[in-house]
Amino acid sequence: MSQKDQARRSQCPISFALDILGDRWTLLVIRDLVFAGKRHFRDFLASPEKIASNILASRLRSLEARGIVSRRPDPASARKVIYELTRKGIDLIPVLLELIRWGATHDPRTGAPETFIRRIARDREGMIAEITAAIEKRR
Amino acid sequence: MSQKDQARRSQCPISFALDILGDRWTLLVIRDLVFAGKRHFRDFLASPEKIASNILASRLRSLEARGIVSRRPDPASARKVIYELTRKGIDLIPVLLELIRWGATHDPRTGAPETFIRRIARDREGMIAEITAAIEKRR
DNA sequence: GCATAATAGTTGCAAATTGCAAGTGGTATA
DNA sequence: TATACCACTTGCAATTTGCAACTATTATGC
Repeated sequence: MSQKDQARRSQCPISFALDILGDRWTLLVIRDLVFAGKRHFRDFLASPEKIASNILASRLRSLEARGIVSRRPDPASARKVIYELTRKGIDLIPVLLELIRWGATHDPRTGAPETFIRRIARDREGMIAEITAAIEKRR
Repeated sequence: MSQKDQARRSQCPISFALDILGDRWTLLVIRDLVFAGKRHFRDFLASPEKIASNILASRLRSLEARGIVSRRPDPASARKVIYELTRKGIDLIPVLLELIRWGATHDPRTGAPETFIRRIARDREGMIAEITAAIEKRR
C-alpha cells in the first residue's frame, strides 16, 4: 500500500493536495494522461523519465483509490487496461499549466515550446477548454 | 545532502518543477512564506502539519541552493535567521493558488474560506498582485 | 495447435529518504 | 552566572524508492 491510508495532516487545501500529489511521479502520470493521451500501462513506462513499473502500479492504484483516475478493461483487447482521468483529474489541468509555466520560465534548458508557454499567459481559459475537450473526445 | 545534485530526468518543465518541489513538504514551506509571512525557522516548525526540524532544515537548504529562498541573519537578533522568497519563489504563487483551488474544491472537509476560493476564480491576477505586494512590503 | 510475444502487473532486495527524539553550540536575558 | 532561546545536527528505526527479474494472462504467427 504505497502512500495510501495516511491521515490528513491539516485542513489546508495545499496540504490536502500534497497528500495526494506530493511526490516526484504522480503529476507526471497525470501529465501523460492530459497532454500525451496515454491510457495504457506500457505507455507511461515509455515516458522519458523512466518510471519503474512497481512505482507506476502503486501510483495508478493510489490515483484510482482517490478518484482521480479510473480504470477499465480495454474493449479492443482483453489483456489491456485503459486508464482515464475523472473530472477530479481533469481539474488538475490549471495546476499543470502553472507548473509548466514556472518550470519553463526558470529552467534555462527547458524543452517547452515558447509558443505554448506564451499561450498559458495570454489564453489560459482557452487552453484549458481545448485540452479538456481533447480529453473528453478520446473517451 | 537531501535531494540535491540529482540529474534532471527530462527536459519537461513539469519534471523540472517536480525535481525541486515534488515532495510532501517543500510547497508547505513556501505556503508559509507566501501566505503566513513566516520567516524564522521556528515559525515553520509551528505549522499544523508538524514538519520535523531535520526535514525542515534540509528543505530550506535545498530551496536556498535552488534560488527559491534566500537566507540572511536577522539584524534585530544575531541568533535568528531570516528566510525570504526570491523572485523565483514568488513566481510560485500561481501554482499555490491553483493547488488551493483544487484542494478546496475536492476536499469535503477543507478549511479554506469560501470567499478566498471564489476570488481565485474571479480575480486571480488581482490576488497575485496583492500577495506579491504584501511579500515585498515585509522585506 | 504450439511456440512466441505482448501486456499488466508482482516480487525480492538494496539503497535512499523520512520521521522521531534527543542533543549541540552559539546568543541573549534575568 | 544561570537559564532560556534559536537554529540547527545527530542517531536510529521505519518507510519508500528503484532496479531487475519474474509471473500470469491473452493474443499472434507459423
